[in-house]
Amino acid sequence: MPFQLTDESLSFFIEKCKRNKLKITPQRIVIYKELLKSTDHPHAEALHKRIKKIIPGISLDTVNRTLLTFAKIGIVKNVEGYGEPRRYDPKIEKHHHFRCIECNAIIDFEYKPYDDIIVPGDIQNRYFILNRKVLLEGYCDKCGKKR
Amino acid sequence: MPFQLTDESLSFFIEKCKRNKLKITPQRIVIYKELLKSTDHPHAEALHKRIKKIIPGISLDTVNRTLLTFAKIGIVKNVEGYGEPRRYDPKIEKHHHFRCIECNAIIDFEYKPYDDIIVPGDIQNRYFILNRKVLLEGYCDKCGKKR
DNA sequence: CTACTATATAGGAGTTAATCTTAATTGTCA
DNA sequence: TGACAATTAAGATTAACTCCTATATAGTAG
Ligand SMILES: [Mn+2]
Ligand SMILES: [Mn+2]
Ligand SMILES: [Zn+2]
Ligand SMILES: [Zn+2]
Repeated sequence: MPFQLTDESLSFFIEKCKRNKLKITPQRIVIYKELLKSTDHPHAEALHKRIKKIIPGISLDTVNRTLLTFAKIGIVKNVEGYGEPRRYDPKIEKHHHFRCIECNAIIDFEYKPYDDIIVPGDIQNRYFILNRKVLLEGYCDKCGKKR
Repeated sequence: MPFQLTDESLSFFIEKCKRNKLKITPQRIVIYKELLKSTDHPHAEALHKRIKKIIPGISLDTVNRTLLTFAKIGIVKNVEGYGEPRRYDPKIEKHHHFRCIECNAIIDFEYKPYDDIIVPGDIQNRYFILNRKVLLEGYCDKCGKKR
């Protein structure tokens, strides 16, 4: 079946935009709809390519700007990964990270129970798992105080 | 106390380089030493700045290339984060990701036990935790088959 | 110790994805 | 229906990495 933006998703979108005083533009609607039907966690350029089939003249800048806006009001999320600038770690023993969402500090911690955290059966069966990492996010002590 | 590269770390480094047929150059030694004493998970440019105080003429390219090499032979690690290109997720409900280290595919899964995973006490006390994510990494079904 | 060769380096050009700038356009609301 | 603030397109700029190539050097064989 072809994808269909449900009334609920659309009204959720409009609701959220209004609450944040964002104008409902055709560009925003199409960007939201297009991301909503993506299951591959695309980046802006990939999405831009798809969206140009619907609004040929849309600019890459608009897609980038709009996705940032959407993330800010919480209707889309950023995905953790290994993009640039790449950050390096000299600590090769098993450990985990806390990351401050304000200053982007990444702080090591060790916690044995995380190291061999149980993997759901269906994931275990379909994929070949090499690493298990827990990523905790929030405010570091410095940034937490300032608020 | 000032940082001191222990004999063990140095012989570990030399051992690993030799096993991988990498020449022991002054640049490589200094890059390794400098990353080893960093606890902030630096990116290449930051490290380059620090290293220029020791080898003023060293090029950024060498730092980048060398860090990649080190990661390949497993003496340093890449850190997960939110660098560019940023990837977006329309799914805002709590969920977790499997990531293929070969093709970089990111695949959703839901697993309740991960959602409220217990946070170590000292982390809980020092930082204000907002999110807890589990990141599983390995080979996806496609890339696993090819090997 | 010296010479040889494959590997590594410096420096600059090229690339990618994002961000900024500016002028034109368009939702929203009075 | 207008006025105006918000949004957009297009192109310039930037940040960080990657490629290119001539030069330098670590490892090693003699
Ligand atoms: Mn670490
Ligand atoms: Mn997801
Ligand atoms: Zn912080
Ligand atoms: Zn894969």
